[in-house]
Amino acid sequence: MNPYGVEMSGKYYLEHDTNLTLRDISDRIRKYWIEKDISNKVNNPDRFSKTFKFLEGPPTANGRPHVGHALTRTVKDTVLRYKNMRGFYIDRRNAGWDCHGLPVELEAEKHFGFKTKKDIEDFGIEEFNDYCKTSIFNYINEWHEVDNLLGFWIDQDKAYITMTREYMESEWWALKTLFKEGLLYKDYRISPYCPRCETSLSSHEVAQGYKEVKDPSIYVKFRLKGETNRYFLAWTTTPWTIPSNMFLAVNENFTYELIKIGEDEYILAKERVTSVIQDEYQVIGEMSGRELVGIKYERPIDFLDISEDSCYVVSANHVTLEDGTGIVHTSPAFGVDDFQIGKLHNIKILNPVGLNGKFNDEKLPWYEKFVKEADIDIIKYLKEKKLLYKSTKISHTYPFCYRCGTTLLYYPVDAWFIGVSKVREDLINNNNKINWIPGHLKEGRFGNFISEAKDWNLSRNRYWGNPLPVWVCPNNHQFCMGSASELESLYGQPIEDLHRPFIDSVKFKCPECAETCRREPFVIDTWFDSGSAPFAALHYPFENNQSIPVPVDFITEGIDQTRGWFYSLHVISSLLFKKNAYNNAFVVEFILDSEGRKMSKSKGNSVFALDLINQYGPDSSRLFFFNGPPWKPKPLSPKIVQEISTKTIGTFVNLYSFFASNANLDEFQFKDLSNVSNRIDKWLISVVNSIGNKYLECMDSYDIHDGLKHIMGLIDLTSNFYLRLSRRRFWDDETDSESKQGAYSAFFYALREIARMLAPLAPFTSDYIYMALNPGSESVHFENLEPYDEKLIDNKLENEMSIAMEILELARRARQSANIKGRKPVEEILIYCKDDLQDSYIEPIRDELNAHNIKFIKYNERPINLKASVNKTVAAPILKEKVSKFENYLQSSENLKKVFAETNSHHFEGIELPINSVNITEVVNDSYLMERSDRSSIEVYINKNINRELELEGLSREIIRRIQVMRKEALLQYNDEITISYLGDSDIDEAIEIHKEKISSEVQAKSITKVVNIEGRNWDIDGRNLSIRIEKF
RNA sequence: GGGGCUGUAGCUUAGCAUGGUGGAGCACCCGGCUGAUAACCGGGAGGUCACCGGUCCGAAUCCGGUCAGCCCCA
Repeated sequence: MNPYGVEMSGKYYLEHDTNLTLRDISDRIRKYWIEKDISNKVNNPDRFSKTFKFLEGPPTANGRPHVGHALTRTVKDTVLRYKNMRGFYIDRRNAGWDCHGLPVELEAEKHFGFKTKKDIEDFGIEEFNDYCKTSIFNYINEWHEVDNLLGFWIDQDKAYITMTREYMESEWWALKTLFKEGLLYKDYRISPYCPRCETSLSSHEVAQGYKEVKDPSIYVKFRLKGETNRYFLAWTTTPWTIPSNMFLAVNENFTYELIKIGEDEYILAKERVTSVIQDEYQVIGEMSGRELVGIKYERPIDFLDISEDSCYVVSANHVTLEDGTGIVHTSPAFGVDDFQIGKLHNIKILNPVGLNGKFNDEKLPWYEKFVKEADIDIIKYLKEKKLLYKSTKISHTYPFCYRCGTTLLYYPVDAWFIGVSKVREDLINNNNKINWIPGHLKEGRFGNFISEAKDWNLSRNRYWGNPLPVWVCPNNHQFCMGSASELESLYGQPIEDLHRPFIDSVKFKCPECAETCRREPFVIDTWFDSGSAPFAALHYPFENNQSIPVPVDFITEGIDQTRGWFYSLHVISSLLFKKNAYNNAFVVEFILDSEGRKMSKSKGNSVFALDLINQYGPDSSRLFFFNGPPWKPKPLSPKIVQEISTKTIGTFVNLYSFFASNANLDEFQFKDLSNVSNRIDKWLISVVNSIGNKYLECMDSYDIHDGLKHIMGLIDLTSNFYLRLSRRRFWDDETDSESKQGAYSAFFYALREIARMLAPLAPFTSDYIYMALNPGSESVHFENLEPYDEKLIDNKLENEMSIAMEILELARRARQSANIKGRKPVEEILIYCKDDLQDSYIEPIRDELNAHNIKFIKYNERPINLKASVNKTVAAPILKEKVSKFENYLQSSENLKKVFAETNSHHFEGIELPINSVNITEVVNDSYLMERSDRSSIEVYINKNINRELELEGLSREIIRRIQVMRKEALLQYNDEITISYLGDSDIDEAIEIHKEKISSEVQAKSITKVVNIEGRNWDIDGRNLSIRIEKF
C-alpha cells in the first residue's frame, strides 16, 4: 500500500487514475500529512543548521476568512515551505490571534443593541467584556478549516493570543520602558472626537469616515480695537467656534491690503481680495503680515470671560492663500493648529463645549445646544450685529464617526502619547534595513509616512483592551507598571485578571505622597497589541530573553497594513530595541470580484476563502494568487483560476500519467542519468537545470510569480516539445534499448525536478506526483533545493535545439501552405541557414518532419530562380521607346546572367542605367514551397511532388491511425494482439500490401485479411471508403 | 488639497532600471494531428502600448502634463 491507499499490484509507479479530480488528490494527501505528522517532521529543528524567523500577523477571528486572507496565507505558506526546502528551520511558525479593540466592541454593541457608552456601563463592563472575549473566536473553526484545506502549515496549537496575561504583561514592560525614557507621556491635545461614542478616534478610524458635505462658509468681521469701522476679515466653516475665539493668525510673509467698501474698511491678504470681495472697493493701504502681528481686536461674540492677554494678531505658518482671507480665526480648543498657537502663547484655553458636544456655559444664548445645530443661530446673531461680511455654503470632505455617523469634533482631550516624532531618525534608519516587496513602498508610501510620523495617541476611552498600566495620585505622581507582579506588590494582593473592570478597582498609596493612586481610565490602542507581537508573543523579557526578538526575517500582509501592522511593528521595535522589526516585508494587494470591483459586505460581492477552495481545490487557488505579481490587484475570475490550473497542474499530471503507464510496462526504475546519451534527452536535462537556476533566483528574491512562470515554461517544453517528439521512443519494442532507458531517465528526472520546484506553490499535487515517482519516499517537502548543476547545462545544445524547433515550425507551415498533411511523407525537405547546421540538429525532429530526404543546402543550392523585371519608374525616362526592347532582352537567360553580374550599373545598347532600374526577385522552383523565418534567416523548402509511392505510404499511415482509434475504443491493452479484416479499394489493397509489416507491428496485428463481406466500421479516408473490423486475438 | 501605485489585444499578462519594427497564453475563426485525448500543432483576425506634449535619427520604454481606477494621508 502507498500513501494513497492504493494497491500497487506489482507495478513500480502509481498509475494515475484519470477519474481522480485535483480535489480528490489534495484530500488524500492532506489526510496522509495529518496521519504521519508530516508538517512537524518537515520543520523539525534537528534537520537544519540555518534558521528563518517568521511572524504571523494576527487576525481577529470574529469574522469569516475571505479570499484576501487566503492570499496572504498562501504567500506565507509558500515562502515558508520554500525556505524549509532551502535548508532553513522555520522559527516562530506559530499562529496568532488579535483579540482586543474597538471593532470587537462594535460587534458586541450591535449584538446587545447598545447605542451609547452609558448603555454599556449600565449593562456592566464585566459582562460586556465577557461577551467580547468569547465573540472573538466565533469563527475560529472556519479559520482552522481554511488553513487546513489550503495546506497552510502553521502551528495552531501554539498560537499566541493577545489577551493573555503574559502577552499583556509584556506590553506593560514595553510601556514602562518607554515611560522611563519619557517617551510615554500624558498630554492635553486636540483629537478627532466623537461626541456620541464619547471617545477620541485613531487616525485610521477617522480615515474611514470622510464624507463630502456642505458646511457654512462665513466671513466674519473682527473690529480692530479702538476703531469704529475697520475690521480684520476672517473665514471659517465652523461658526460654533467663534464664541471661543482667542486669536487671529496671519502669515508674516504675505502682503495684506486695507480696502474700503462704503463706510467699512477691511484688512485681508492682497492675493485673496478678488476671490473674496464681490462689492465695489478701493484699496486704501497695504502692509506686510509682520506689521499686523500684535494688533488687538474685539471679539464678534463676547459672552464668555477671557483672559486679558488674548485677542491679538499672531503669526502662524499654517496660514495659506489657498482659501479664506489669509487671516485665520483661531479657537485653541477646537483645532490642531489653533491649539498649537494657544500653547505657544501660553494662554488658558477657552472651551465652552462639553464631552457630549453641547455648549455647557450658561452665559451663551446657545447653552445646551449641540454645536453643529447652533451654527445657524450663530450666523443669524452675527448678521444682526452686522459683523458678518458674507455667508455661503461650501462643499468639502469632513470626517464623521465611522461607527455612528456623528460629526466628529476636533476636541481637547486628555490622552497618553508615545513620542514617536522624537525617534523619526531611527525610524528612517531602520527602514533602510528592510527589503520591501514591492520595492517602491520603502521610499514611497511607507517612507513618506514615517518621515512625518506624529506622536501616537495610545489611549482609548473604551472597555475591551489592554488597560493602560499607569496610576496617578492627586499630586500628579505617575507610576507605570512594568509587570503584573510590580502592581500586585504595590496593591498588596494578587490580581486575577488584568482587564477592566477588575483593574479599575486597584488603588494604592502613592509611594511619594501617600495620597491614593488611581489608574488612568484608558485602554490602549489595539495596534499596540499586534505591534508588540515580536516580543509579547514570547512573553519577553520575562521568558525567552536570551536574545533580542527582532528582527524577524519575514512578514506579509495586505497593503492596508502599511500604516497598520507594518507601522506599529516598526515603531515599537525602533523605540524598544533600536532595530528594525522585520527584514523582508511582502505586501499584497486586494483580490477584486470578477468585474474588477472591490469586494465589500455592502455590495454583497465578497467571496469567502472556503468557497474558493471548495470550488477549485487548494492548489489551483494557490496558483491563481501567483498569476502575475500578488502586489497588483487581481480580479477573481473562474476562467483564470481554471486556466492556470490546467496549464500547470493538469499538464503536469498528464505528463506523469504517460510516464507511469509506459515505465511500468517496461519495468523501468530510475537510477541516475548516466545512461542518457540521446541529444533530446540531454537537452531536456539541460533545460531543467538552466530553468531550475532561474527559478531559484526568482524565489530567493521573493519574485514567486516569476518562479511559477519558469515552472510553467518548463512544463510546457517538456510536454509540447520533449514528449511530443519522444513519444515513439517509449513505445519502442525493445524494452532495454539504450535510447529508451536514457529517455526514461531524463523524463523521470524532469518530472521529479518539476515536482520539487512546484512543491512550495502547489504542495498537494506536487507531493502526489513526487511520492508516486519515488515509492517509499515520505514527502516532497523533505527535499532540499540546491543550486542546479552548471555542468549539466549545455547552452550550445539548447541553442541548437531552438533552431530545430524553428525548422520544425517552418516545415509544418510549409506543409500547410502546400496542403500536405503531416501524416503524408514528402520526398525531400531542404534546409538553408547562413550558419552551418549539423545533421544531428534535426535528429530529434526527423520523424516529425516525415520526409524521405532531409538535406542542408548552401546558398547557391537553393531551389530558386532569379527573375529580373524593369523598374519602369527609373528606366523608362532614360530608355524611352527602348523600354519594351529591354524587357525582351531580360527574357533571355544568357542576358540575365550578364545583368546579375553587374554590380554598379546596368548597360543596354550603350546606355548606362542605374542599378535600381532592374528589379531582381527570387522565385521558388515550381516543385518546392518555401517558408522563411524572420528571426533567424532559416529557409525550409518542401518538395511538393507526391508520387504514388509516397501517396501509398501516407495512405498506410491513415489506415494505422484508424485501427488505433478502434483499438482504443475497444479498450484494448497496449500489448493485446488483434486480427484485422477489411474491405477497401485497390489503392488501399496496394498500400496494405506494401506496408503490411509496418502496419502489423504498429497495431499489434497477427493478420490482415481482405474480405468481401464485412460488418466493420466504415471510414472515409479523403474520399475513399474503408471498412475495418478488428478482433482480439 | 498632498502622496503612492496601476493603465499594453475581448480576458490574463511579458517587455520598461540600460530607447532600436510590441511577444505569449486563453477565448474566437480556418486548417491539421491523434496509443498524453477534458490534451496537442499550424495559420488567421484582433494593439493610436490611457491621452497630450517634449527630448532623440528613433519612445510602450526617458522627461513634463492630463485623464481614469485603486490605495494612503489631510
